[in-house]
Amino acid sequence: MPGKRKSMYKLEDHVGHLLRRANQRHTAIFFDGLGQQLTPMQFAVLIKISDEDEVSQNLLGRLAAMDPATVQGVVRRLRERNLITAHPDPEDQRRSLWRLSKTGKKLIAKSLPEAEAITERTLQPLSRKDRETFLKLLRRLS
Amino acid sequence: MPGKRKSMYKLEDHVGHLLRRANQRHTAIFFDGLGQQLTPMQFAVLIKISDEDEVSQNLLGRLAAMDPATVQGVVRRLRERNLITAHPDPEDQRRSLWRLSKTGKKLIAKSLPEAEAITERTLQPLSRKDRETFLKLLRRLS
DNA sequence: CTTAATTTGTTTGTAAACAAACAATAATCA
DNA sequence: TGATTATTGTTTGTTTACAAACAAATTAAG
Repeated sequence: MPGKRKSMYKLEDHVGHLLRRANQRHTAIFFDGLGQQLTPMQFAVLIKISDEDEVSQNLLGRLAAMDPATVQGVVRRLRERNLITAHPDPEDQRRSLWRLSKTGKKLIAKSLPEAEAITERTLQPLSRKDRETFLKLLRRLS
Repeated sequence: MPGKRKSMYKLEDHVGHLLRRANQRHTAIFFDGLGQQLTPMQFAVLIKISDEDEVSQNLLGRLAAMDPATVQGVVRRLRERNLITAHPDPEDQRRSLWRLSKTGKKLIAKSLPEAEAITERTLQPLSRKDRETFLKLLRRLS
């Protein structure tokens, strides 16, 4: 069987392609578990606001590793659903501070167990020991 | 210093977040190296067409792990730049087959060394041995 | 104090990513 | 053959992602 390959570049051996596919798989697992309630980024944003109690848009972006322009959209949709509330910063008129609403707090609390399960399912193909190794290496690339 | 953490869910310890950030980093490296010429997906599509010589939209999606609706846009933009050409399939009137144009072939050939370098730079934080381990484990999650 | 630089956020535009509903053609099977 | 099912591709809509150009407020430097 003659190989039909034209170039020596094998897409499926390259880390970019593999990262993308692993991401795809995780996202699919996430949507399967929490897709009716939240997207991965919406969940991340709510978690981070919950941790900090009150955050500016800018800080939120740094905490969740999102571009300011991306935060815009995510936060707008959460606000439209009354999951977060906005409060002007008295000390800096440029800023608006964000907090979880009561509904937002409830939703996060309710979602946490499933979020843990999603991580578990994502890592399921790996043994306990391999998971540790993988996460340690992955952290170095991020 | 009292911890302010409200939930036990640490975003930065979860595989989803780490995968997303590793992906962000790789994408940034890619844009730095080839951003003037191609996006990561455009590159992947051109590589796959190059491997197969001629592909339908559907096959292309499977080969590059893309949704049919996503292929649409990527292929349209490549076609607008005359990097690929379309040919109706005589045996199946639904299908349109795609090939690299001369310009497309040249662009891919010219980009290959840089694409290898991008992978190298992405994996740079890991030792040779860790790279092997990491890719092996990553492959299992994708 | 006042100009310059920085920080914070907005808006617009382009590119993916995928769900869902749809149309057209091809293949199967009753 | 004729009806059913499957395959292939399109279109629309929502969400994320980021660059770039911009405006407004704050901070630093002279």
